[in-house]
Amino acid sequence: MSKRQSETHIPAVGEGKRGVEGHIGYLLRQAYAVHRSRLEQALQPLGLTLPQFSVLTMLSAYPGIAGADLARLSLLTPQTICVILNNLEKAGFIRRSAHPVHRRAQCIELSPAGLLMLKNCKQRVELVEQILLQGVPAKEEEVVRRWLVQLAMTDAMPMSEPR
Amino acid sequence: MSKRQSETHIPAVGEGKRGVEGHIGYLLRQAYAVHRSRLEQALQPLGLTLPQFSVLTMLSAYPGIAGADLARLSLLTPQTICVILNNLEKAGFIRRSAHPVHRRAQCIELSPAGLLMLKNCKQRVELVEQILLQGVPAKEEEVVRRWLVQLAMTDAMPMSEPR
DNA sequence: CTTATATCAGGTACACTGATATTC
DNA sequence: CGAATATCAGTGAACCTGATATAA
Repeated sequence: MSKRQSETHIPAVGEGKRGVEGHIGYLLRQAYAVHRSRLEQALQPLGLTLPQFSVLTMLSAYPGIAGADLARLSLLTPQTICVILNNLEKAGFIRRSAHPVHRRAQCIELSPAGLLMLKNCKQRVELVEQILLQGVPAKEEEVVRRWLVQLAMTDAMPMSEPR
Repeated sequence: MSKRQSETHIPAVGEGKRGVEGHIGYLLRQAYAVHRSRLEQALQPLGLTLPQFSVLTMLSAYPGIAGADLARLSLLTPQTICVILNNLEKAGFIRRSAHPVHRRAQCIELSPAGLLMLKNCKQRVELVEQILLQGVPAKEEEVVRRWLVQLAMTDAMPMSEPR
């Protein structure tokens, strides 16, 4: 969320080098930090944290998913997901019900309140995302997209057949 | 850190759209998540967290900086920085001494052990960073760098006179 | 008196490990 | 039996707000 209480006389750091010459990892981190800060500020008035928004988004894409699968998708432990789900349930945004096939597992879904909350959040997130591509030519956007996708693909991706 | 305990039958999510067509913010988040995960895995054997590494890096760039300025640079509250500094001091990586001009403020520096730790960390971080640009043509790298810098610049940057 | 600095106290959401009961 | 699921307990680093003492 960040506080920035007043001005400082110290210039922004950059692990030695700065600007377009800086370490690419530092630039990536800096850029994402700014984006995340904007996201958190957009979500805060609605009372949702970023991990919570992330889980609600996944639940919207995979209604009825079990907690263990949610953990795998998020690359988190089942225990961590359990905590987040508990907080979301306390807030009334999700519903847990019996799993149709596995009696130990749970069927987790968005509640109507959760669906509405997610819709409101997405609206705000949409605005924040638009800032990312302001004034970027289509050709450059294409290059950036390919770079990001390649990065994300190198590590993650269980995959098999969609649907 | 992430745990990924076994395979899943569920394809990776993407807020509806996927791959190069996905939301740019989602792609940015995904890409950074992968990079951060690699960084944490590289730092973990040395016993340092990412925020701790970040603070050590800043201390290396601005030896003798005060906690309040450190907080402003990191966009964190002085209280948060205080906690991180306490942990770093307990580990013996930093040294606090009297400030030459402001008697209430503290002069925070890397200890020899902290300098060595930072050096070892940087070595590992360097390797992780190289992955980010593997197989990226110089022209595309230039586009990506400009995009990242523009993003980081739009929000941050206090600035005035160095020194 | 006002501001800046550091820190104490308390709280919360996330992250982990480990242990346990249940189900397949 | 082993493997997967959910959840209990405890721990810890990072974030916050609010209060406090000191110094400029």
